Amino acid sequence: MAGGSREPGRTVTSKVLSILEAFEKSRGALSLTDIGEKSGLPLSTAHRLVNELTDWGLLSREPNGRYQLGIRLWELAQNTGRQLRDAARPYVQDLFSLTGETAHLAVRAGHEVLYIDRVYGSKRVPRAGRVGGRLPMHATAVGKVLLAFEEDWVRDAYLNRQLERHTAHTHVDPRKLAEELGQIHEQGYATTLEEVRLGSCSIAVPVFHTGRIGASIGLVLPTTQASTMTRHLPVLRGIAAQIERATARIPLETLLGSHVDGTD
Amino acid sequence: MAGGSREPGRTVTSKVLSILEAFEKSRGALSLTDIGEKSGLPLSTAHRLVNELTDWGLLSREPNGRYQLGIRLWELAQNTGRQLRDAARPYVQDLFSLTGETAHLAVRAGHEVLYIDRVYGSKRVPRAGRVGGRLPMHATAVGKVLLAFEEDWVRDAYLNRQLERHTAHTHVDPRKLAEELGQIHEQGYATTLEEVRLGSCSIAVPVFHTGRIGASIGLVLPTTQASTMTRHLPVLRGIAAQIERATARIPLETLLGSHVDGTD
DNA sequence: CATTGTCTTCCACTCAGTGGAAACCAGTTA
DNA sequence: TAACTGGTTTCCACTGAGTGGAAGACAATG
Repeated sequence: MAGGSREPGRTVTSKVLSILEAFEKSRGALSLTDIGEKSGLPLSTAHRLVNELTDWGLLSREPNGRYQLGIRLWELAQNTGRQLRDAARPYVQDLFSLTGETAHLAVRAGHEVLYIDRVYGSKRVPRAGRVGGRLPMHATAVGKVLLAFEEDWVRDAYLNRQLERHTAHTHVDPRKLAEELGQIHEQGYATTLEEVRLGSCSIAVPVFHTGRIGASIGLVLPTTQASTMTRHLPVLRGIAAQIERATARIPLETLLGSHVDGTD
Repeated sequence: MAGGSREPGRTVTSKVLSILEAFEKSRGALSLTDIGEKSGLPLSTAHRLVNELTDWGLLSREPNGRYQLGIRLWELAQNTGRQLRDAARPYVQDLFSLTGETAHLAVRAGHEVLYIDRVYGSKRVPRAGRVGGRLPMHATAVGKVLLAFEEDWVRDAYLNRQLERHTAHTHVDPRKLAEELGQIHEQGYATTLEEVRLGSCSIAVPVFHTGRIGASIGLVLPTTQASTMTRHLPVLRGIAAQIERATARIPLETLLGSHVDGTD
């Protein structure tokens, strides 16, 4: 080894992945050196791999020499979870059309909410989780729904963790949160009020699949509408029912792969 | 070679990619053996790589043992071409809202049209290119637009190739097509009539960026509306202008990476 | 024309990756 | 119950793909 930071046991695959992951750590294009740093790879190694990835189209190189994730990667990934996205998309779309508010489709991924789809127009854009993005479950309406209707052990495991605070309004007391989740379970919907970002609130309902909670749809609105939020409930429930019907024939595991990974 | 199918010179990266690509060749989940076949890898090699990919979440395993592309892959890919997609999405959305018809955003990828985004409701769904999917340029309205406003050498190279026929109405005569493209260039929009699939027609306009053609937006309608298609032109042009404005400040190459690869 | 920060190429070493073969598992049939 | 079948998993000795330090090639910058 002799000063050699050879770090054995590292597979090529892991190196390739760490290169792709480097692009999550910062917005925009990266120089080779950036990639080397963020991925923890020696420059020459990074260079070789990056070149190969570029050949395959997984990365693309800009005229200025910097690298970007390539369109090929995006294409490959479009085959992921198509079932749920394709089946639900038109209904999420309808949800937006009917309410005029930013509409979301989300599932649980481990301890976080993963946004699968989102529909919004050019007018009303309260900041909200972006597609492919993750947010903590306890601060979002979709997250609370996903948690409230999840099996006990999942919910308990979640409450046992440190609950991150986003704004002054985020509910981080495990006891109170547990109580709130119980209530959500009963009333069949969840709301938040400036718990992840000031100025916006949200409301969400569950989407079931074969009896279990499968996904959640929700709306994000400016805080000014918080008091009248519940008027959207009938639409939300109607759309949820339609999505349930549309996905009923698709086996659960086919919908998204087993995104619902263990408790850690 | 002597029976040894060791096939040297094959990099690990290429093997990993060929595994991911295996999922493009067929819908749905694959067994290990399937993957081995489609990727041309020996079973044991496939097994090891697939396992590692699964650990990383790029693949996921269903209870029945079959494999699927994992949600992690999709997440990674969401960072691709975000600029264009995020910037344009609300306007494509508006396009749908204003017309009530299936709306598309597409770019050129080599010799094909690549669909970047698509907005449609649950009612009117004439079959149309899916997001992440590709179609030949000469059979779609967005494709014709992208071709008509592209630089000469790109257009010429395209016309020199064998033009695939999809329906009886597909225009496959290079001469006539060249003429049609000229006309499209003049009038500023393109249409198709059952050229890719019976029962649907389409209309599209260009979206420019720094003077060059960058993308195209279009609508797909049932053939019954073919005669009145052009009434959507004002809206299409208006939306195109808005997208141009919204993306103007973003450097071209940042928009999608250099998806516009060479002529082969 | 030094200086600094990148990117690219080289190359001898070696361990991660390899893949044939054999064991292991259901189901299914005789 | 045993033999068969189609797929999955484990083993392990061999070796060349992958490695990364170092040196060379480029820009920009002062």
